[in-house]
Amino acid sequence: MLYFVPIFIPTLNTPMLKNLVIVESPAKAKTIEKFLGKDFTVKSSFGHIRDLSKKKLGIDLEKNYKPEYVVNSDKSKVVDELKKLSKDAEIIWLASDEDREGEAIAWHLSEVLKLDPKRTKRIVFHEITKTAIEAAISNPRSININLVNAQQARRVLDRIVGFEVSPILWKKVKPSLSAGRVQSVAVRLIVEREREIISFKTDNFYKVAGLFQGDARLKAELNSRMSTREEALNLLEQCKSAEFMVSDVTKKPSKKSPAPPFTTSTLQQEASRKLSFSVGQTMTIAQRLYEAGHITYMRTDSVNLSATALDAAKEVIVKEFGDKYHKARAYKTKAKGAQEAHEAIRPTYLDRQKISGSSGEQRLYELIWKRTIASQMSDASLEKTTATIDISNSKSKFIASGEVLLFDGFLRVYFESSDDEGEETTKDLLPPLKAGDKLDAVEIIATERFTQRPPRYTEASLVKKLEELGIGRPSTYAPTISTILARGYVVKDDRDGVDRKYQVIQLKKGNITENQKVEVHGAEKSKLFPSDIGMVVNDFLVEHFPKIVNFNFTASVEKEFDDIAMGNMEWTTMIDRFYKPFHKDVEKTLKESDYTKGERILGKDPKSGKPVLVRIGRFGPIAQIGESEEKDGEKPKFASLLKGQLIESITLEDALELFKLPRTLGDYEGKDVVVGVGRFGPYVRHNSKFVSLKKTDDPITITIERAIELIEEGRQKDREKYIKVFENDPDTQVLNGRWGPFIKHKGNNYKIPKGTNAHELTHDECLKIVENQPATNGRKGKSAARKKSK
DNA sequence: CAGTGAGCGAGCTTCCGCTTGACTT
Repeated sequence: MLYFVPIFIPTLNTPMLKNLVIVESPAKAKTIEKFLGKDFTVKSSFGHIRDLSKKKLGIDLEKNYKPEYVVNSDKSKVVDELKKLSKDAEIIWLASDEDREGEAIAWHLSEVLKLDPKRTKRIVFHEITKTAIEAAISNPRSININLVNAQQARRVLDRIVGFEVSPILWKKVKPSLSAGRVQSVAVRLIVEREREIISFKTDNFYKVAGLFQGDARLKAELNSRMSTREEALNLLEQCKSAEFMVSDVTKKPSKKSPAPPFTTSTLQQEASRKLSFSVGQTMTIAQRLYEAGHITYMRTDSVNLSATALDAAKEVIVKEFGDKYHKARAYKTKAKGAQEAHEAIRPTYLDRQKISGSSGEQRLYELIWKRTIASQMSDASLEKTTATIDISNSKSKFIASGEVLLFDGFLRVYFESSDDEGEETTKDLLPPLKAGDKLDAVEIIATERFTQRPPRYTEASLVKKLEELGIGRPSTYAPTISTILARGYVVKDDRDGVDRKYQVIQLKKGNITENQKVEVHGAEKSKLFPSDIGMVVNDFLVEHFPKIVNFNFTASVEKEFDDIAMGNMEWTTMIDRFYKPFHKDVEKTLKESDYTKGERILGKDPKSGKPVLVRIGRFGPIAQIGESEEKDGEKPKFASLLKGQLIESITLEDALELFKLPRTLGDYEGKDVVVGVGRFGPYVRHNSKFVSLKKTDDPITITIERAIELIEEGRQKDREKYIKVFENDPDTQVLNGRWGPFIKHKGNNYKIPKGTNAHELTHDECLKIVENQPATNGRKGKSAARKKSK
């Protein structure tokens, strides 16, 4: 008998790996590796490693909605590496976030890497500290498949909505449009807000304020508004002969408490209000701070601070401001659908009040530091004083109010801004007063005021609203805004204010005088406006898919995802119940709805008597005189709408103005100066050269002087366009572009390496750069450009 | 910088959530 003795040959080329830990982010991997020691290798999956196919629906409707997952090409490298490492590892620790998406990442990893369940452990930790990670390691569990299924339901539902509704828009409205559970609601909010603004009727009223003299001077406001000018005049008339007496003085203590630490959405809001950052800017800067190790993770909906952070905050506050400024506080996350996988956004080291970096990084960091520290500080305490001043011959009363800050508390470092556009009334200390004091009226002024229309959304206030509705996630707020801007549903724009007259009635020394004053009102900066296409698409969706664009749709499906996560429902059952009626709506809409142009008839053209209408044309919104089907043999006339004009709200007069373009302004250097509106907006044409009008110019009202200014500006730019041309090689040039100098060679563009002076480039150096660099497309490579932007 | 959806027509576009670079005319 022969015995085979097994021989173990140690694999020399691949040293046995004891522990492989996989997390989502490389920055997180780096910090964790430090805590775990040499027996642990920590790698990152860079988020999800696979997804439904980009091109196809990727869901088998015949096989009970079976998802067809693919590893994206930009993830194959990561996946290959993890595969290799996991083969050699004794134990694989899946340490992605504890929420739905994190669980799915762990599951996809175990599927794709074909992990052996016996060697695979699922762990979660809530903060990145040695103790928390060690605790997690000693409490492993297995993958929670119910939670994974809730994620699959979420993913499949979003794919079905997006990929079945978008193509309807391509057919019925315009190619390349899109619809989705999140973006379509975001657009709806903006469209509906604009309609509220369009239909808003301003009301006027009179606010009455008095300046009184007792032992000292004080200001007071009338306790009621006067609704008409007559009423205001009457009151002032009465005040002429009235006596004023303090009837009551009340002092009341009050408190102010700090706001909770930052989440993604509150950081975006405050950075927008205090630093004027866009939502995208805030996230890019926060990402850099995170990668540099300055702050905790920036995509979170949690307001929780770790125990170590609380200790550190206390230490800083006590040291900097003293004991009585510290108050330990725990905050609860109230956002709908919050998943609390992370901490709030806070400085990693709270004893660092400032960091080095770009000015944006420094300012954002400081904001985060202040907010975090303030959240662990004492209340501010105030004393509010209210004095009532009676008018002897009227029931109305004047109210004077003042405020004293008794203890500043958290206000010492931070106060939260608000979105309110209304005028802030700063309250000061009142002079000493007591009931029975007689006062003289120095002057009493009634000022005409106006009711405020609802405000337009900023990027940040839209995020706030979406979060309140439970729509979208911290990782998607910024991309959602980019999407609705990219589709052209929404534009971010400024508006100049317009002059508004208002009446001021003054009573002084027994005389009543009346003045008219002018104020600028309605100016807007970086606000979100709906476009015509945004409004048309919104109306189309509201009509045919009311359920999808309902503000509560996400909240109601979230409930069902929770049921799935609890194991109370099969995910495919939930999807089936949604899909069956939804798909019927899809087919019905495809069959029955018309091509949508958003047409609106404004009236009749006084010259020809033909109807004037506005609608969406092939190249954007247009005004049209006459019917498209030529009854009298005459073709209709067309004119593009100007920026800021909406099909919804344009007047007949404004539309008729458009037909006056293009118009000749006059003569310059013996050639006509013509203003018109073309493919790229309003322009001035002179000597067959085109110059675009600036944002503040209006083609309807522009003067010849201004037009000449623009022509000269254009010439100046042309002169600066060419940095270098080479006599014997017309194919190679150094040009000045939007992003600085670049090399143009045979229709392609090439970047100039950093640190190179473009003005000193020789012909040979240019060709060298061209050779060593892949061409970025010039104007020809349209398809290549599209592919690159994925 | 013109045109203003059926003058012929292939093939393309699109979702939401996780994550970082690569790269922008």
